[in-house]
Amino acid sequence: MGTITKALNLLNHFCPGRAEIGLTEFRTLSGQDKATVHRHLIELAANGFLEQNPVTRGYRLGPAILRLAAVRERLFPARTIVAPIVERLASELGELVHVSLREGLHLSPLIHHDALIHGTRVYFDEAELLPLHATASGHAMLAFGPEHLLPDVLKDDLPATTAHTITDPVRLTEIVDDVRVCGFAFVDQGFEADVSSFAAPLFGDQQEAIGTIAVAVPTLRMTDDMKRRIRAVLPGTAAEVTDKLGGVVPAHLKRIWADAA
Amino acid sequence: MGTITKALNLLNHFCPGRAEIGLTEFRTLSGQDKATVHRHLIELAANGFLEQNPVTRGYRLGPAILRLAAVRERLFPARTIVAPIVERLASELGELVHVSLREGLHLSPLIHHDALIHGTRVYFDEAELLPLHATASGHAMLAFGPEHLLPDVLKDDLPATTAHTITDPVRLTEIVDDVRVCGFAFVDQGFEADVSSFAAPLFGDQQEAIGTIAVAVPTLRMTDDMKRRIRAVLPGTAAEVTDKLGGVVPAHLKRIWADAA
DNA sequence: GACCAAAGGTTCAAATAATGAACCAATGGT
DNA sequence: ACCATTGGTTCATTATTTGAACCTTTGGTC
Repeated sequence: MGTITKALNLLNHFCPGRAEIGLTEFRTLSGQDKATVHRHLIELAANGFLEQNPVTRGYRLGPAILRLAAVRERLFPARTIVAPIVERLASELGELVHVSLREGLHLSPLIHHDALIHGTRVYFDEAELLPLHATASGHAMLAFGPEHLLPDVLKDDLPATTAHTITDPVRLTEIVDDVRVCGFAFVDQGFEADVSSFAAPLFGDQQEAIGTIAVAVPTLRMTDDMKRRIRAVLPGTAAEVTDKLGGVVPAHLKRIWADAA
Repeated sequence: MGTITKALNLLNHFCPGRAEIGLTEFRTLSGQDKATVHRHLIELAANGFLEQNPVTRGYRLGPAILRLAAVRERLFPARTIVAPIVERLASELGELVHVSLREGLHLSPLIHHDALIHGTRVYFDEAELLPLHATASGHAMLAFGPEHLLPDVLKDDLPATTAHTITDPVRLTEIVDDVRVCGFAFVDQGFEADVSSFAAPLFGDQQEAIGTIAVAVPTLRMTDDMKRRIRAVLPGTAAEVTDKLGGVVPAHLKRIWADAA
């Protein structure tokens, strides 16, 4: 692992509930030597990716990240483009909808929206990377993304986050094959207990999935009727998002989606 | 310069009009060896900070940046908090208002808003780092920020971006001293031609400025009346933003601002 | 207020990872 | 078919990163 990766990984330890991280905590979280961590922190801070709280001496995510995010959004306004579609689908279904983009062997949340009409809600954290093997989005990504993804994911053991998580390589391969045929993915409590999800792939200009759109529903509310409603609208919405992002849905998948409708 | 800094600096070459950068262009922009740049690009891409367009082979800013920005905004919702205040001031004055945070020896735009009621507008680019010596925001930062800032800025030659840019170290020191007395900074066409600005400091919990709020006006519209109007509201707004960010305005500056009103 | 523990931070020889000149491959224009 | 340009790779050399040990500061306790 290169120096750059080690340093950038430090940034991934922030999450809600861990807003500020000290040197010692970073050491335990990253498993690296204190001196190494310290120099990396200093260098990240010098570049504005972190900032140090002078009182607690803890480190926080810095302003450079916001600036770069603004640049990216300006150059490639994915969030802005996708937001209204996600909101529309969320209110149409009354459930949580999220769009994620692939980031290596994970999915990185781009945006999410919850209709907030129910008392129980799916907790969704835009800070958290989604694993490919445990989520509906991940299965959709594996099915329609670059070919090397599935073998890469299977290189390591698949960690289980619930009792339902798929951890068997053979089973995962079967499921992914199935997703290729169906044109969408369904996962029941694979990542979080009591949450079931549907997901469909989003494409770039290369006919390879670059991300996914998903609906996450508390398992209790995932009735047959709800499943039907989601299946009826998800492919069309995925195609719409792909189109708005300047991508192209592969012809064979277009056919699958049309046949299902 | 460490490896991390070299790699992160690659990200700073993106700007409106340069959405995608190829290997060779990166090499010329950064002045580093092609092999070095290439490995850095690969590693940044592996971490989601860049993504490669498979058609053009060019690199774009990646999704990890958006995710981290969402995390930061959630942990420390500066943008969200500041946005309504900036919008209010912008519409009140009918001119462009921006808030920036310090990022090393520069200021990093956090948010800006333009009332858009005039035909001529100040161009403001949230992608661009603002120099401390040439902008009103920078002068406010130098005056009320950490003590080491001014000497650090004066270590290198001060580049001029307009004919009005302050490049003389002695003159800059005088101006900064002056800003300390006034409680705000005024710069006429120091960074961009035909733009004049007022700026006031924003404070963290350590009585040291962490950023600035500024009003940028086309020089033609910067009449005495406009100056009076800005001076009348800027300190109060700066105090409000500081307060909302959980900071404290130093007592002596509070007095200066009160006396001016 | 003296003591202690824990966290932050620094040093320097040893080791590892970064470097860059040269080379290869692919693309596109003439 | 040729050449020019860009993207990408190799491998010996070099310089940067590394980490055990050490120092400093902070905060709590008796």
